[in-house]
Amino acid sequence: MNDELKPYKNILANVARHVTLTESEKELFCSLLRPKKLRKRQYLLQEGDVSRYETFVDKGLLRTYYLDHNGIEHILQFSPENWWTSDLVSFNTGKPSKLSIDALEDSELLQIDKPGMDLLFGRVPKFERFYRIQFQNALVAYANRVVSHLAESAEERYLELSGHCVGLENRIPLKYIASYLGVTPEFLSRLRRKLTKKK
Amino acid sequence: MNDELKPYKNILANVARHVTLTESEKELFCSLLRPKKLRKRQYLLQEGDVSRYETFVDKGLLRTYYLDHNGIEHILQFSPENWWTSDLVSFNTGKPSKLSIDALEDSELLQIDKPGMDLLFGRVPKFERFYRIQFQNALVAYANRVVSHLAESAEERYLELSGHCVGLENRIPLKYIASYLGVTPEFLSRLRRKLTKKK
DNA sequence: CGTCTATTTGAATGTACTCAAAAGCGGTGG
DNA sequence: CCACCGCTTTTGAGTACATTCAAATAGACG
Repeated sequence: MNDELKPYKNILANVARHVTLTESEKELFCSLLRPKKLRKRQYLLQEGDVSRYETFVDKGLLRTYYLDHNGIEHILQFSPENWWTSDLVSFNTGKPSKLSIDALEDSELLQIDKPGMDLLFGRVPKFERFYRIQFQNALVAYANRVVSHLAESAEERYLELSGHCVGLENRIPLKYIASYLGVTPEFLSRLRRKLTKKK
Repeated sequence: MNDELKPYKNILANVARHVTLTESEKELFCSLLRPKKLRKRQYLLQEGDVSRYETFVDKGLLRTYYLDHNGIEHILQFSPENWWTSDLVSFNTGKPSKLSIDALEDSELLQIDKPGMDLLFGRVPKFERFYRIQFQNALVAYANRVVSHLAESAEERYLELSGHCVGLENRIPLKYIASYLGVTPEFLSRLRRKLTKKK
């Protein structure tokens, strides 16, 4: 690989999962990326702002959450390394976001803005496919979460999460996992104790 | 309006909410539609099949549901008149659907298949925008449902549903509403009694 | 080290479920 | 047109899952 592209190793591998790029396409793509660092607790996006970037997490961990009418946070998504994040709807409509995104750990990101995306789509149409797949995956992820709330108990949802994202359940503070699962921190604490006893 | 287009009044009005079509574009669009009638309890799509059409409900009522590992149905969506339905993911990937769709009432539908969509996108590019909006709306709808399960009690979810889709809560049998909300029919029955007493 | 926040533990409570049975309702056939 | 059957809805009683509030303990960070 071209030495200049080395900093983009992870994101290129991520793209390669769905589309195959030539060297010059890779270079074009990477030239449109903007690196960004985020300290723990910093916002990537605040409710009310417009989401102007699609963001790839090269290192670190972000969370996407919704603030309800009682001021309580509900986590919709965790984004560790090699995940994309943004408010897809705000990004595409240009309307203010109802979601917030912030860093749970110091993170290193790569961002592409809308003009960059449009340029990319014009020059490398197969990226449209890549983006459509991202959109689909987001839809599937949400649909699966709806089903898991309809069909499963908190215990099952927890096991699913910790099975699906191995390692993540020790890396993320309990209270955030509880928020993601839709239970209280106290209850998740008891749940964990019960599960460790079982083994 | 051209007399030939009258049977397509509803769907054209629906499209017009997002894109403006010329008369000849309308004619092209309608020529690609295939009418279909469905009797109560008939399937539009069965788990394992590939979703080959985007379907507009002209009349009637459909439901989309997921069958869990215990054989229990979990309703993800109701689609009354003037709604679109399909398994977006199966339609776009060509993979077998994990969802099923069937009719809760005798229904009249209009369908367009993938070749029709592609032809339409080629000749009338603004339809891509329309389709993208459909996709976004589906994403938002799922995201909202996740939030409603994280943030709200069954009672709040019920009030939200009956407020949002006025009339629908008397039209849909209780057990299906319970399945949509993620509660047992028994519990929803008690909930309703409690709510009518309140007034 | 002290302060602040996160986690754990306990006790009481509320929300929603299960199982069982009765009542209601719609369609079908005699 | 009525009687019956099957399915939906309601009601009751007991139980399990999950929350609230309060307090103790443990960890993180300056």
